[in-house]
Amino acid sequence: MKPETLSFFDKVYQVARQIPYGKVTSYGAIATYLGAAKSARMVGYAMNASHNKDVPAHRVVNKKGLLTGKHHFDGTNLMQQLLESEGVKVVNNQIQNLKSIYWDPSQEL
DNA sequence: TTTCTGACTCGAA
DNA sequence: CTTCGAGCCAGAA
Repeated sequence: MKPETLSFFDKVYQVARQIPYGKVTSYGAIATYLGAAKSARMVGYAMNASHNKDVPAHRVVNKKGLLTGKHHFDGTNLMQQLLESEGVKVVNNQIQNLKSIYWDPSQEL
């Protein structure tokens, strides 16, 4: 694949797809890995458009471990349930023990 | 074509 | 401690 032909969104999708089961990462981490540290918003926006793609958007949260995007899922707690079904503990829209399940692309890839 | 809005983050006041 | 502004890019109206 020619990176030049890939839009920012596509790159985000590729990275998001590599998030391991039971792990999570942040919008900013992905943006930084792609060389656009200030484009965290774009990552989130990309997730919004990732409904058709095979992208585990529920594994991407904000840097505080908050499920800021849960509102964009069908149910009110669908995102949380998806995470919990992967072994991720979520309380009050916030991921517990985030540090231990955090997956940083610039560190893992 | 222009305008607006967002699943973010950081730094400054 | 809290609040606010700026930077980034794509897609819809």
